[in-house]
Amino acid sequence: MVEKELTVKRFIGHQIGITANLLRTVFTARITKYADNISPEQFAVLVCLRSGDGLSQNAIAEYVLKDDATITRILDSLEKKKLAVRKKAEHDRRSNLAYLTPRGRELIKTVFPKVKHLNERLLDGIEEDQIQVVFEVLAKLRDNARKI
Amino acid sequence: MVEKELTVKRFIGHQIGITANLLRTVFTARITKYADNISPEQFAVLVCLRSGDGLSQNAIAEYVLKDDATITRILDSLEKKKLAVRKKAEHDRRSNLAYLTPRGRELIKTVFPKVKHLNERLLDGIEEDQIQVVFEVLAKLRDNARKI
DNA sequence: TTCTTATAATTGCGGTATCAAATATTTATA
DNA sequence: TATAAATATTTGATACCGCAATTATAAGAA
Repeated sequence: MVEKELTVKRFIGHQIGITANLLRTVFTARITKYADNISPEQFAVLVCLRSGDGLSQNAIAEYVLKDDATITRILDSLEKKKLAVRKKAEHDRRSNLAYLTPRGRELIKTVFPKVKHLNERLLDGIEEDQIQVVFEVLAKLRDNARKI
Repeated sequence: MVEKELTVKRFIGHQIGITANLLRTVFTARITKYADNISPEQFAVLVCLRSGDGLSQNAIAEYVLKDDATITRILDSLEKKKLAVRKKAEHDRRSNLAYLTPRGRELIKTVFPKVKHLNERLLDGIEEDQIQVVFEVLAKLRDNARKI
């Protein structure tokens, strides 16, 4: 009898990591090229600016669960593409508030449905309750990770 | 009644991406510092070299589901740390075969149990059948992604 | 056997990730 | 008020990602 070997493939972190890379690649292939070269991360930031009220960078970071430094660089890219702008906050001059430009708002409007559609195709053939389990487990994993 | 807004948080790619980042960070905090600074990716490559027979770089790439170029660089790091070596294959001089060094084998022996333990702690409080669902859904997502 | 095509690995490019250190500005304390 | 501690952002370091183009070698076709 062959004993089931314990390989790296049985580690949850590895499985999630390679899946994340692949999904990022698909986004690039299907969305990026047709939308000002925006990455999924840039897209996520644009989406959370939609409310239009101006978000500080650390608010964005908290929302998309990324490092402040990462947001700095993503916002650099978005400003270079004229999709978003930073304005110094009057009440606290340490802080920047970020806004969509009209161009950014326009881009979101056309790209969002495509991303939604891509998301649906990725979930094709997966039951709704399975997806629910995945979302719960991912949240629990992050929870555990933060406690370790 | 407040309509449920469709935000980036409802996209599976985003959820998986941020979880992957966080798990990578935990690995770094708990393993990397005590093990020659190996990243989870470097660890994965070391593990797949354990059989000892010598694997070509594209075989490694296929196994860990990463780009050939990525394997080149990971192997560069591992060689620099003297954890693995490349030897030109005699039967095909385009190809390199990679092997663990004794140092690499030793490191795997001490680190593997720690990674296993970390994995178990991450899965704490998650039911076995839920984990099963996650593994299946991740595989299905990759499958869908490759078809899109 | 020469020419062409395929394959294995590498390198450059642009992007993302975190951490740690530096800068600027606020807020709290002595 | 002067000093100290906290906060927001930036920058540098280092690592990872995939794609596309390049180099070296091998295999197949004419």
